[in-house]
Amino acid sequence: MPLPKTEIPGRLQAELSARGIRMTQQRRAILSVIETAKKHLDAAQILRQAQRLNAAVDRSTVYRTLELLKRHRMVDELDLMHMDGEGHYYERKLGRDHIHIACLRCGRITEFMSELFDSLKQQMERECRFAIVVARLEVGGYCAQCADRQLSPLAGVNRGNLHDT
Amino acid sequence: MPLPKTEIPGRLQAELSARGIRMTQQRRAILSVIETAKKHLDAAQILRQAQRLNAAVDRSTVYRTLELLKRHRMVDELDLMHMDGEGHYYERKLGRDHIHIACLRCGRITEFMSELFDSLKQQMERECRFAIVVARLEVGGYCAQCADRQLSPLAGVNRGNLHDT
DNA sequence: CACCAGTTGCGACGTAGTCGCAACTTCGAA
DNA sequence: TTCGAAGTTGCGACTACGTCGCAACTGGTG
Repeated sequence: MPLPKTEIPGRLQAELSARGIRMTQQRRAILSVIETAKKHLDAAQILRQAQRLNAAVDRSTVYRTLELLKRHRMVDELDLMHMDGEGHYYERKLGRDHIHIACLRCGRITEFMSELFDSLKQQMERECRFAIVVARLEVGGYCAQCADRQLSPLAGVNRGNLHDT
Repeated sequence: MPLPKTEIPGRLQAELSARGIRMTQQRRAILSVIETAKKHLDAAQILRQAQRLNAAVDRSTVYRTLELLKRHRMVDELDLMHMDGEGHYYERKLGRDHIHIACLRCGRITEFMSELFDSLKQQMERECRFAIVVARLEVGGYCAQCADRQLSPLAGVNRGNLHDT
């Protein structure tokens, strides 16, 4: 559901090189992980997978590379409604922005694109005289399957809160 | 710019009581801070201000109370594009959802409401058969004043990154 | 093929948030 | 009005995520 679609392997590397950014063994490993990811990965997962390609990759290199990619708008940083801790997830930025819809019960992430979203961004640029660089729309709630089984909408936000009051 | 507008003091407390939730001195202090806030506050700021009302308030009580309010959908949790660290900001949830537009240069937050946003949410509910509980749209970019003075759009994302490559 | 700006690993650090537990408080019922 | 159970709190230790300074290393250009 998340990613590649129309991605050519090595594309990320090529884009960075084209911008005059030095390519290292470590970066190659990290970029390759991000490019071939089949789901949204957090920094720790990217680290672990990159180390399988190049054992020397360090935690701080992953964070520094993610910073670099964010600055160049080549990845988007997501929270996915903080369904699992406070960390961030990363995904290759390709073409049109999309919305992340997260089921608070089963954790499934659905990606959604909409003309309305594009129009809304245009409206903000126009009416607020604002130059949008990144727009992140995240939605939490219950998917069709989970909504049926849902007892009380108050239970289980962020998964697993039984006690209340 | 952010908050009160149509808020009656003590309303938050009344709403919690109405839901059968026990009211303590500490909670009263925290709720009062949130209700009367004139800007978006993070947990540390809420703690400091609440302690001025009741010195006994503890950090973990603030976090626990924020959890409670989130569960009951009485506050929204914001990231404000992580312009200043990784923490979260909180605001009283009132009526219609709004969008947070953050200038990456001057840090100003603008709140924006739009019919299109409402329609977009309806579209997601319909087309994805999804019951939306919370929707958070955050936008980063440059406000009119800052866009003029902007040298390179690459410089200064998250404020203050000079070195690149 | 040498040079040097840029990058890395390391380790120490900072900050946001969580948790278990014993003591305390709230509030409804008697 | 008092009592007691359920719920809440403070404390302190802890985890997770991310950052930073510095010395060593390396990519790619002249």
